[in-house]
Amino acid sequence: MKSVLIRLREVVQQSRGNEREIIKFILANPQDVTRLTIHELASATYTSPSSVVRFCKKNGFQGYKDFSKSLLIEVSTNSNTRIEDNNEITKFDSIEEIIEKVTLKNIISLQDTGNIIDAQAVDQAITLMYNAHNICLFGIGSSYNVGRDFQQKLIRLDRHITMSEDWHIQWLTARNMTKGDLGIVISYSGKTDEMIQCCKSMKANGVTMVCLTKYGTNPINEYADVKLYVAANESTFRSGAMSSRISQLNIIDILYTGYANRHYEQSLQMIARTHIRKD
Amino acid sequence: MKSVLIRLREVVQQSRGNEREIIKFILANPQDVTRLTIHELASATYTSPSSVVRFCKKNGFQGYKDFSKSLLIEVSTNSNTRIEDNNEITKFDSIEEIIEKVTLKNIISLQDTGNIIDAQAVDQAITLMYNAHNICLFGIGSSYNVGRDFQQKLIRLDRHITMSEDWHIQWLTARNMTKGDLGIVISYSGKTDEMIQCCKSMKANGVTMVCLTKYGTNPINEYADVKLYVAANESTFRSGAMSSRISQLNIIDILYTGYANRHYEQSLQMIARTHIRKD
DNA sequence: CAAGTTATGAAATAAAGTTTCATTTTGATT
DNA sequence: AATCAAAATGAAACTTTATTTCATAACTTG
Repeated sequence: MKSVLIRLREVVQQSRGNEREIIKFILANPQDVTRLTIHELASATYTSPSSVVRFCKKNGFQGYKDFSKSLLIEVSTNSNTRIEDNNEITKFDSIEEIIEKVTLKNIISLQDTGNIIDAQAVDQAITLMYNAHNICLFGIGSSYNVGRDFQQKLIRLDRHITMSEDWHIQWLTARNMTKGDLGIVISYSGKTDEMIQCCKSMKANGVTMVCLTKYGTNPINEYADVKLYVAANESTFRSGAMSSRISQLNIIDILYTGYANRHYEQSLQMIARTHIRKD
Repeated sequence: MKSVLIRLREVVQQSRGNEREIIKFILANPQDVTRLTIHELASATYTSPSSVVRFCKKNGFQGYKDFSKSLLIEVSTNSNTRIEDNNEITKFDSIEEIIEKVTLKNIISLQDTGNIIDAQAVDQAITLMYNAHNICLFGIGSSYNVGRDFQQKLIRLDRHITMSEDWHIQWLTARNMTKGDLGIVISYSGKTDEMIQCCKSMKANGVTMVCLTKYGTNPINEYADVKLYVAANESTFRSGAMSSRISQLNIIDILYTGYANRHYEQSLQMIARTHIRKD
């Protein structure tokens, strides 16, 4: 069946009397009409329920209910086809808009990250993790939180990796690492001074490195043997929210899953044993 | 709150008796249900109109009419007809497939969470944060990481909130809180014993509480004055990855953004002053 | 200006949705 | 097992909404 509103727009010309008034009212306020009862619509158009029913039947609906439903479907599907563009949060945004915009931003960030991940790099990173003697994580600020998440996940697989909250201890760790160890450096910008220092120390010791930074060349990924990327998503200056850490966590999920999958049966057992969620 | 079916998909687990039968029927035949009267739905589910109305009201609708309309809108906009993600990770998955599946799972989790967020609850939570004397965060495991992220964000706005890594200190904090303070409890399951203890202590002291748990009724959100939810997304047993924390972070972003937006100009200044990203 | 035709709304009726309340079921406690 | 309180349930009353009926008003046309 053709669109309700288009049909009405066509017949409004040749309609007469109060049927015409009803149609005109519906065309002018389609959204509102979906909320009216037949009596309300009747009085809104200065007509009667009978006239409204007659109008419905004359125009191919079974009755008012049927008409009302069709209109609701149409109105709701049309309003849904609005294009998302203006993304940045402004001072005029309502909570509803903030929810919508923030969530969308995070989703886009995940999609973008999913699109730039290099499967081969992930594979290499996992292999390095398997073969490493010790694995040490490096990161400060929100990247520390991401590293911590990774650490907690790997404990479930009985793979203990080192990460300290105190950057000086991280640096100390880096200086004590040796060939056969693996350093995983997390830094969104890829140019955090503290992390660069850690990289230098590891390099000096011949330590293999994996880094997780934003896409593009940066000081930190120059040092890395395997480079992992999240989509660049700055711009969030105003909102202050940072989609980057969500994308970083997505990569952590991927690394973890890939790692566990290498020894599937064994991992399943381990996970089962530690599957006491308390958080 | 938006999506009807997603909400139902989540509450079906903890629903009992004939409410459960009703929900199951709706989930199985959403399209058909839009055409049924309350009496028809009642007999289709071997229940009564009263039970159907009760189900509607219990789940946030004004009544059957309201429910029926919401369902119709949803079914007609097809927003729910995305491909069901029964693509659990298997031992045969390649890295490419893992990347795809994990990312998709996280995106879906964000979408679902976006659909169930109650803007009013977010608004209330922000108001409570503004008016609170001290704000204390509670969470362990991966929820601790989320809390920490929140804490770090708020420091940018010069709003210092308390959170300890050690649960005993968290509990001590809870017991020392007083009326005028705000407790924010993060627990995906909503039934972490440690967090329940903290809630009890806060309750005893007349402390206002906001909780962030998975959707549905649980011990922790019984205590809370404002309840925030992330989409339930268990099942990840095999992959071990937990989309929940990503959705939790999404809500943190929303809270933070909403909070900052209340005093837009002032927040902008603050953010500018602390916008030295080192991570 | 009548006779027929059409349009209209008040009121009756029917249908759908909601509430009330007595009864049953469930679950905890003794 | 017996008891009781609380929760769940459905029959039926009630309310609201939609539809039909029908008397009347308002046109049309010869």
